[in-house]
Amino acid sequence: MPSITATARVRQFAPVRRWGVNAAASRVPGSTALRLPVYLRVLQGMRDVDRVSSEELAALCNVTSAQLRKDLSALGSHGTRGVGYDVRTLRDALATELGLQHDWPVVVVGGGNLGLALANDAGFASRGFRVVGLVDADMLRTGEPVGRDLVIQPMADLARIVRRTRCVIGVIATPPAAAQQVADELVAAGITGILNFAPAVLTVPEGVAVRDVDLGTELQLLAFHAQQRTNARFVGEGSTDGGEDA
Amino acid sequence: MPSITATARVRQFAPVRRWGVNAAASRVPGSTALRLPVYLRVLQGMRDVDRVSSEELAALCNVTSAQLRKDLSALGSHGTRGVGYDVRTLRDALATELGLQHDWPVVVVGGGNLGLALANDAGFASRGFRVVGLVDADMLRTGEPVGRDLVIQPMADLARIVRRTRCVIGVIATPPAAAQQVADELVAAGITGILNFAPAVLTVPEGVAVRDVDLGTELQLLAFHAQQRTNARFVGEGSTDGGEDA
DNA sequence: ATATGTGAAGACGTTCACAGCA
DNA sequence: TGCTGTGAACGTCTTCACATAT
Repeated sequence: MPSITATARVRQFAPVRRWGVNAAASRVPGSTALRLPVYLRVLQGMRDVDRVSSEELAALCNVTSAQLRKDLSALGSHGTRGVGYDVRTLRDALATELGLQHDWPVVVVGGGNLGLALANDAGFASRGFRVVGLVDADMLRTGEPVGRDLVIQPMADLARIVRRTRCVIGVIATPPAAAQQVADELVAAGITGILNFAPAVLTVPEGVAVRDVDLGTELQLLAFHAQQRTNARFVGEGSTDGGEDA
Repeated sequence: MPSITATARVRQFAPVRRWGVNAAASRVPGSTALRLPVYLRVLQGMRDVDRVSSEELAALCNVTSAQLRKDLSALGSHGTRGVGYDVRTLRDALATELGLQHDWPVVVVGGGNLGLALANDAGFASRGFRVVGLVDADMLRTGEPVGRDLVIQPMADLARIVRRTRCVIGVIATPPAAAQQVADELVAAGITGILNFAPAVLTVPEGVAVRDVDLGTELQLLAFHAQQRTNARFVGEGSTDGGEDA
């Protein structure tokens, strides 16, 4: 049961599916797409192995082998019956499907703790994503150096940066109150995908993808689960033991 | 040599559903639970308003009114037909459902950039989550002060901290290689919910919830979307214009 | 009159089980 | 024989449309 999403404010666009990947021409179902990065990551971690069965790979990814096979078959037949999958071939196919042959420039909005952390160490540089700009609304911070070769730039430069670098992915790491306006500016500048760390519901035009990452939400979901679990202990039929059941 | 054999982390637990909320006694469907934090957040942001219709609230949350009503009805009848929902009542009902009447202690493992950022500013303190411990594997850092009233503690103290504070939620902010072992230790200590920032697939016993938050994954999904979008422009039937459609 | 709450229908996602290929 | 690839069965989630309550 994957995924989380959200958004809104008076809806001025049509039906709006948040992550209705299939907006146009993808043969890959949305739910499958959500798992591809995991498969790729696991495959990248496999060294000294050149073949894997769906059973083995599925175990490493915590999915069923049937699901893995169905997911992979959506990208074409990259396996060999009776044998399994060639690790390198599969890895390449996944990387291609995800569009990772080339690097993706990314622009970050918000120079707070999170924004800075992202622009520096995080998994950005690691996997083909390059931060090409870091902007902040606080004029006083313009010019402040960040990491190796970045400098905080004013919001006014946002559109210019996006256009010059042909960047299509933006990260919002601002306070929630500013998030919607930033999203609007990113979209206006040509961004088609937004990674939103602000705890706010964003409304964007059809065709723009938004991935929400909110700590508060995640913790609340865990709290919910913990509470359910506790309740279950006093409700469940036959309070046999403290075990987990299978 | 083929196959994974020796490498594989043979799964020792049963089927394992990643976020099978309904493990035991919840009347709330899993997909609904995922949206509750959003509803709550939006309601908390509503001031100077004491009534709201499903239509209005749904627009603010970017869901359909039908979905909102169905979701809310899973928690009982908190609305009034012909009128709408009382904001305060609904807010309280949601907070109760999510288990937010009381604070939740949280333990953080990993004192890197992310771990420190989390322990300090992030949305933790804000919404009823209190960091009661921050442990790190690097012994040299033991004792290092963090924020107001935290100090980095050694891994060996993890179980003690969890038990003393009756903490059931843990955060993993370690390098991926250490994640599984940390998860095992957390589970052994009594944790039932894990927020995992490490790009690794965790295997946990049935009944323990894991929420993965991985930057790389999110960016890859956005890249995938961007690529699909680009492809669509050259594939879509009748390349009429560059617009988004309604 | 108006907006909630909910069965029923439909869309979507997962699992099963086996046909097909190496 | 062994494992992939996939139609068909099954289950879950969403949407529809209206009965129901104020």
